[in-house]
Amino acid sequence: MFLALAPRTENGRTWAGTDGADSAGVPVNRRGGDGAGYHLQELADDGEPLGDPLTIGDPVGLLAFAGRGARWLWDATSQVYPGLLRVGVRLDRCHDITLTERILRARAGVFGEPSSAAAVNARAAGAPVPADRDPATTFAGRQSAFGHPAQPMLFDTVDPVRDVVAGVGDPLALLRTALVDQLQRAGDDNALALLLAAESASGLAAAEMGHAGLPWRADVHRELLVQGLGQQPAAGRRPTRMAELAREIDAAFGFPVNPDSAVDLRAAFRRVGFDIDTTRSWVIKGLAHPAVEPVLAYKELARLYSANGWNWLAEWVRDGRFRAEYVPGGVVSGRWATNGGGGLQIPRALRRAVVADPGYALVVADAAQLEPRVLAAISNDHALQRLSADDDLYDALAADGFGGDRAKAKLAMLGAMYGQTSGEAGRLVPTLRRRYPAAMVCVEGAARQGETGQVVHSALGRACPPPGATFREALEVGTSQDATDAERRRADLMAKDRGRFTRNFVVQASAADWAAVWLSGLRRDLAAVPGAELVFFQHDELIVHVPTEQAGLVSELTMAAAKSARELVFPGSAVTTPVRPVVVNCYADAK
DNA sequence: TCAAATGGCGCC
DNA sequence: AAAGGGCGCCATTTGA
Repeated sequence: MFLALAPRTENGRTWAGTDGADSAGVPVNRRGGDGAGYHLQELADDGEPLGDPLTIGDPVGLLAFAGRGARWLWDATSQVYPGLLRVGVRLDRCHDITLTERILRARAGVFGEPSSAAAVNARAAGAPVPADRDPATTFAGRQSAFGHPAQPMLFDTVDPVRDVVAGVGDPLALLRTALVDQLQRAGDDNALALLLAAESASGLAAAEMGHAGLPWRADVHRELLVQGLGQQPAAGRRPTRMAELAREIDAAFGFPVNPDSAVDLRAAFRRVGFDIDTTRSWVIKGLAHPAVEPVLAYKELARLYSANGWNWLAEWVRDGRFRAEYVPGGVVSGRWATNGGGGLQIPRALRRAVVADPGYALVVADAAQLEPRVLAAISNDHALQRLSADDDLYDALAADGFGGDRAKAKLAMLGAMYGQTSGEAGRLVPTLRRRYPAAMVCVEGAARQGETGQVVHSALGRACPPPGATFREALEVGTSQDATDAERRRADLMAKDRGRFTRNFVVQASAADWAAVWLSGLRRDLAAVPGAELVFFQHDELIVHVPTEQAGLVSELTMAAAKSARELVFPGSAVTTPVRPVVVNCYADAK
């Protein structure tokens, strides 16, 4: 059974009234939700209405409908659910039309187009497709530096055609027909059904994690900043330690250099005899010059200062929590992205600041070496699957064919998955091919498909984007009889480039499949653990904030969910995808 | 003068 | 030691 849920709308807008007004002075609330009121209707599994539509004024009233194994149906979790969470309404399951549509459209070769219920209906009717209201797709980017986040684009005029197409006045019908359309297109593909269920569940988890926030000790963070950078500078000034290093750099070169400018820095090194064409740290590290040390130190501090300095703290940490806006499926491979705050790039150095509340612990669980294990599964490489029984797959790999050299084994495996052909990794390819032929056929086959302009899919059927017009044209020109050498080279480069992408896609996207199923399963199980909250998820790692006495139980649940994910995503495979949870007070102590 | 591109680097 | 996949974000540079 489905419970179709639509925020009440006015003039085609999500009605809310409390979050401000758009340029026309009409109240808007891009989250939908609180205070708004909802239309609600029960639907059978095939989308047939089971009763008359209802109107619910108080969202808490929705709870009366929950808990019957029903699945909520709505346009976009990111629009509806945060408002519900703010008034204390948590729901178990949903079907998110927008997230589902993205996956289905991708499988049809279409990316980046509107995916709302309105869009689904408009397409089915051959009518103009309205823009998404979902910020995730209309979001045009953020203002730089220390400004406020850019606002998503909002409708600022009433468009009668769009509003009719959008079914304003009968939003439930819109959801119902979109659902029926999607169910029909999804067919009876079990893997796809699992992917779609996990994607919608990820939407719920993402909203909940955004709501909960990651415990963040601003005082600890500030201490770390002062320790590394010195005192917080006045606006427009460098922190003490960075200013000192800048002076050291000038002195080492013997002339003034702006280390914030790559152009300036490269020119400086050239002037003192080093013909570099990039100022990347690893290049500079190899130079013998007194400026090297202060430059490297400066770069590191500058990164900390600009990415996670005092400004970041002021903008993103409130009430002891860091709240990122998570975007499930925000990456083509199905990985999550975040809007703002760099939520998936928290530097290791700052993990000291992630501390459980008093009486609570953090259960930090990560899937060890997920990607090579996933490769073993999708390629059905029995030799590699056997190695996956080892807790440390790279150790096993090293013992199996790399003379016990773990670093070498890891390099070879990563090179195989990323398409590295040169250097040490390239030289190790023959060893891999000899010992793990099926795995290598898998990644090399995926690469070849990419090179020839085809698409590839994840284990559960997430599709990679088809090549763009530039690629197709370059390939056509470069492979024609009368192509110039330059045209041939260009075509070859673009093909190789896309080959590396598709090669990696099959592994990364299948790992994302696994992780989404893992996360969804754990989220479901955590509902039975009082006080346990998912607070962080980063590709193959998650954190649960939990009352200390429940930490052991939650650890078990993370492992059980991993086992279940392995069985669901790679049924019948001998691969193992172990998770090793650690109970800590502070994130920095997890590794 | 402003927006887009680039260089660089953090995370996986 | 060398530089291969996916991102987001910042400051600087470029170019319209």
